[in-house]
Amino acid sequence: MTKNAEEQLDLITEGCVDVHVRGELKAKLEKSIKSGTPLKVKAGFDPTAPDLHLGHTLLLSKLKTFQALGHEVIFLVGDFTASIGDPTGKNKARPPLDRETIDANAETYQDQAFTVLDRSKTILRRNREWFDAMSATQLIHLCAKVPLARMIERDDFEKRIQAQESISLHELLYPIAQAYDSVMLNADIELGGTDQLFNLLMGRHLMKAHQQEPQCILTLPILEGTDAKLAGGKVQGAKMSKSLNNYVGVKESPREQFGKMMSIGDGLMSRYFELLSWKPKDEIQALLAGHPKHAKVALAKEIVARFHNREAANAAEAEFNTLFGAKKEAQIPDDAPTFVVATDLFDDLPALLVHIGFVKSKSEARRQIKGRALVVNGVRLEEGCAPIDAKDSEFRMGKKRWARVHVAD
RNA sequence: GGAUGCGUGCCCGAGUGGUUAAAGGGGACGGGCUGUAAACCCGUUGACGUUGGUCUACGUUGGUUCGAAUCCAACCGCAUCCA
Repeated sequence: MTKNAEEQLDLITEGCVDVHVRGELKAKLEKSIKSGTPLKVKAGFDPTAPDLHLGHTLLLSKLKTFQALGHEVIFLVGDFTASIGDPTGKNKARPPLDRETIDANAETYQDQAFTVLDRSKTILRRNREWFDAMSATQLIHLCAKVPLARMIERDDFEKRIQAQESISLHELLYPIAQAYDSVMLNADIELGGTDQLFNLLMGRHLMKAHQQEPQCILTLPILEGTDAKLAGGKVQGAKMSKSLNNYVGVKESPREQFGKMMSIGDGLMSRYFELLSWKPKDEIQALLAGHPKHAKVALAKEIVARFHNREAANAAEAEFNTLFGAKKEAQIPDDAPTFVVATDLFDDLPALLVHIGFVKSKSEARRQIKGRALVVNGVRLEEGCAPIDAKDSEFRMGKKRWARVHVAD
């Protein structure tokens, strides 16, 4: 730890939306330096979905900063809290997940988190460690420390109450559970998205109630999904999430990552650069001042290089250009799936399109063909045209669906 | 526990006995224009069948009727008020 408290504070709070409470945080840092004891930095991840995406990496990057400064990062897998379901930002209760799903998700979460975090410096904990052992009596005692008024003043709940939507009691327990994690870990600092502020503050409340020194809180921006738009000078859109299919996953292929990054709207560029790029500020400024497409390519390459490598990024760019660059009559990508089918399936075009995953039903297939969506071997199919007469064919539908089809004898 | 209201397609939301696979909007998908951008224009948006058409669908289950998303009953879910 070579940096002084002031320098650390700058690094730590850079890019954060809120800091609660700055003075306390500085005091903690000073004490830590003086005593040579690293601070305990907690961040919780609910394994509700199996894949991490760019949105999660904002938090991970910040944790990495703490690791670089020599602090102790606790990666808390919310395997108990996931079974409640975070009510944050929801307008209805989520169905609780079963344990098997949670366990499986937790596994992949951890693996994926270490694409950013330093595995050897990360402490992994799960909150079932203490919640499984908790008795009903203990739970009641815990709840006794939280006034109801405090719970229902919360935005999400207030809106739901006003909109006459239901709130289940277990949802009230979520912030309390998350806060109790902080008590059990005796955390110095907790990180979360801005939407987590309430839950994070509950941590401070409960820690005080347990005669602990309350944690400091840092909140990070929420990354909007790839489908966000610029409206009235502001970025508008739902947060990145797998369920909305507006995400870029850390484990996705270079081509997918590159393609998704290229398909974001221009209005989103500066926001994405600000939150995602690790390039120096002046370089970012220069890119944003230039042609938007060049900037977008630069960001797309940076992202692919981060989660794969530089060669993969270059290859993805090259492939992108051959696919979409000069003229539409593009080539099929190397990693397009290949199907081997029997002749009778091949002759039933709608069924074939379902089989290769282009569409969900034969009706949809017919509609798409009617709508001139299908290109086979570079030729756009018109309705009622002659059957395809080739053993090996390349199918394309729209901009994103490709397949090779080989007819078996 | 009592009273009242609500429950429509991916979402929002019209429809209150027949021409309703269900208006309109959003989203999504496809086409055009492009930079797999935005904006804009056009088309599609339950399944199966080459067409005629058939089946499934308006919380669930039954009923009334020649005919129901629409009327009735019970049930389930949500909400509001009362206790």
